[in-house]
Amino acid sequence: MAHDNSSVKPTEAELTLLNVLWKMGPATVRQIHEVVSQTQKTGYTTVLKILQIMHEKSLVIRDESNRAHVYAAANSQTQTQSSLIKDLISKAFGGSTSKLVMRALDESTSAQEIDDIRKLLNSLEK
Amino acid sequence: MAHDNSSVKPTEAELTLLNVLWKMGPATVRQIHEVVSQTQKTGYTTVLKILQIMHEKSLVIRDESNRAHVYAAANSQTQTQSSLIKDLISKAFGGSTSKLVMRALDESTSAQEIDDIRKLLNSLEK
DNA sequence: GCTCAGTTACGATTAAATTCGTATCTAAGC
DNA sequence: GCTTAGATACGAATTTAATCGTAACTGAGC
Repeated sequence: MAHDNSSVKPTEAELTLLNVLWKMGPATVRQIHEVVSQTQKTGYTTVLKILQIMHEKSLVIRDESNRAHVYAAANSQTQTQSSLIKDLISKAFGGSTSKLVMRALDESTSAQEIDDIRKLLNSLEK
Repeated sequence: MAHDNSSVKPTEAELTLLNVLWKMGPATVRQIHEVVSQTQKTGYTTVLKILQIMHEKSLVIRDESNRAHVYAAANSQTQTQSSLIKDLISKAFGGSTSKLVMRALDESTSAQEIDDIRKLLNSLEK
């Protein structure tokens, strides 16, 4: 239970790379770096190193059969998002999901978003 | 704008102390430590040091007129919660509030919570 | 005024996150 | 088989967070 990777919270830099992997699917360091470097000035070996650390933590899996290793997220985006939310709820909202939800929603929420959430609430009730 | 304390994100240990301050109101190091030590084995000077750092960061204000300084949260719990949520939304949900909300809500959400959220949605629409 | 219990201040240590330079390795093409 | 472009591995430096021991200070009570 304590050794399950799903309990490991990715750091900020790690989450950046995971976002790329969830969007692109399995990718090499070079591919990941190309995407990341469009918005950040991060060196190639920095991306490599972070991926290696993530591999040690089992946040990613990798295929070493080719010279350029192919990395993939070990957990789904949905799982990770849920885990991050749970963490925030416990640390900043006294464990109350509805408090977080109500704090998240504000006057800038669009009519479309409100509608989507209503539908979800309806489906949860059944 | 960049020097505004509202943009400073409290660390985990700092958030723990802020939670105490929001609950108790202004308090001395000793009072804060007494509460914290009930659930954690944290030393007195550790709490003191963190509060001093938070003061430097303007996360707390303090009244030094008595020998035992009295600390208080610089920002409201609501402001801080909103800021933490915004941060998570931008880093893990592609900026979409509704994606976060929909991920937060699940089958464990109680009927009461669902009802509360519905009421909030209604009030937002007006 | 002295003492000392209770403070704050300071500095050192440890651990984790982030960064990246350099060394080493490897396989594809000649 | 040699070369070399391009890849991984390694290790060091920097920064931040967290922890706490010890020094220094202070004011209340004698």
